Amino acid sequence: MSRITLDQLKTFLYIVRLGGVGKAAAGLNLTQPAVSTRLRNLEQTIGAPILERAEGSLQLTKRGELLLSYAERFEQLSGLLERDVIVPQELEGHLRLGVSETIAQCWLSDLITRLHGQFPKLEIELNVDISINLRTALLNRSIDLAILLGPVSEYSVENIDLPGFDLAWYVSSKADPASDPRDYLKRPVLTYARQTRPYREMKERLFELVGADARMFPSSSLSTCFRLVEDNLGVAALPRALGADHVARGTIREFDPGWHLRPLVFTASYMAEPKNHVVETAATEALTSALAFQGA
Amino acid sequence: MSRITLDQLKTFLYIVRLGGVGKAAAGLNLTQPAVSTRLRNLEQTIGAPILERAEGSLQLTKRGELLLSYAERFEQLSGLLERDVIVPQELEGHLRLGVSETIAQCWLSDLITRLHGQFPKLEIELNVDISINLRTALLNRSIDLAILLGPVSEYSVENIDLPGFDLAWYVSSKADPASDPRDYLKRPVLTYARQTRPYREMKERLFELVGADARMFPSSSLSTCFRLVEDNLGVAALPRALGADHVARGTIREFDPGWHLRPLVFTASYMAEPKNHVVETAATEALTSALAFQGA
DNA sequence: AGAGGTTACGGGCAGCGTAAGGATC
DNA sequence: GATCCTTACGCTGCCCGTAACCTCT
Repeated sequence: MSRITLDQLKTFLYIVRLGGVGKAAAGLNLTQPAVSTRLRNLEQTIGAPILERAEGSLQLTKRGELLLSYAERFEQLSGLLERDVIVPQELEGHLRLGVSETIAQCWLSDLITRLHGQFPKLEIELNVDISINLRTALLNRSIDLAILLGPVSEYSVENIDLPGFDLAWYVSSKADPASDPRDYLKRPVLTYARQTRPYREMKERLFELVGADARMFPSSSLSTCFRLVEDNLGVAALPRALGADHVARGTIREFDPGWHLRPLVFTASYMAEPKNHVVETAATEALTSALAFQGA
Repeated sequence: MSRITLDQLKTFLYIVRLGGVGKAAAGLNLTQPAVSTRLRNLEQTIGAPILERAEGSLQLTKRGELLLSYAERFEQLSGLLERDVIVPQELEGHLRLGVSETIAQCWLSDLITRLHGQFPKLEIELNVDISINLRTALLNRSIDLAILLGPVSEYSVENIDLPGFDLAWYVSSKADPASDPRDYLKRPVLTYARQTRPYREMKERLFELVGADARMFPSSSLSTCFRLVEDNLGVAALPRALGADHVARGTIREFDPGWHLRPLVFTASYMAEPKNHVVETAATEALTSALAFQGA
């Protein structure tokens, strides 16, 4: 019926790029039937099928290929229009943001404040998870921007390097002073969640140094880690940027067992295609926030 | 609210090009409030006014100028998409067609048949009127294509020349034979409606030849003219292409008073901007129909 | 007062989500 | 059977048209 809409073209692009109706639905924040309907309507106004429903791998018809090239030009034009003529204060939309917990604890609120200031009508959907899940979600296109232990080495992903976090060893102020700081490592080590890079690295080094006695308590919550250290349940290697506060309050203190984990290097990562001005802006704002946090 | 639509951009273009909300409404087959609403919504999603409501002459804001350039690119792209990827059998829309009565009598049905064959879902809105009104309607953009005594000499109008119609003099078969065919001209002359070129030309020549006695009965209906000639109410100079039938049936016959009106030269005329594939196609089909009619 | 434009409001319809029904491996 | 997609259906919300109002000449 009637006329082609930009929504239909965008949906078509998502279906082709993500390789399926369901995937497109996820990427568009819609249900599967909605996307299905949009596709059907588009084909109806075109007057011919644009993709062959070969299960497993959908294939564009000849006309579909033609439409694709047009849809891409429409998309590019729309992106430029959004960037150039819409005043940012009025720009509406969703930004699905995925962040590692370290970031969430450090400068996420600053980032969100900046973004909200720049795009007051933007709906920001927050997702705090471990990097490996964020990576999957990003490649699934179920989030738009991920701030994680990067980079995400896929040709389709754009990575912006953020300043790293030094990790320091902390022990409760209530702990008995040790003659050798290395002895602290025989106590339980609170650290990042399983399936994270710091966890794996910690595990390797710790077994190497301490042997089979090493005990690790992985936690998905950094603030919980600090809390447990304060309560003298064990020691932890955590971002100094976060520990500084607790140290200042006198609840924990730093110690030096002679080695450190590598600094945590985060990236702001997002899919290069489709180009999206808001996402790009958010990524650079993330860098700004990270630098500001580092400077403070 | 939400997102910019192609309809909004098209509406914006119409408002700018036609110089007003009401004019745009006419061009878009909408009511004034509908266009008003579209404009308001567009400005709302843009987040800033795009045109100054200076009474008499609306003026684009700076942002409006920017939007205009984008809207034009969108329009161009949409036109190409319609032309290249939509199968003609499914193309929907309106074509507001204005034709002179001569054409309506000769090959309009052929043209409409062709168009309907090529674009079965196209709604064709027919308007038979005299050329001067068609010209106004075309420039008003209340019709999309005019087939009239042309050309329309405006820089904004595209004219396609159609083969001309020879005019012949007819008199009823029932009329008394005249010694001199020129005597027939002293009888009432049935001819084209007032405000048409043939009427004016006829009037001038007739007064010149016959003097103040000349009586003219202008009629807006050519078939009525023929009918009246058949009934021997007067004589007429009418397209030979139309008269041939009546002559063949023996109801009227041709005569030669020694002079003829100039052939009627029609054009298929349409606004060059905005470029519209359907209108262009219809204009060239009009030429095809005209040539086919001439050949038959 | 009249032309051109904007609100106010009711109704129709497109398009979404939920839920159920294929198809294909 | 599991995954992926489509169909069926109720519903919300957008957008158009009618009508009244505004404003400037």
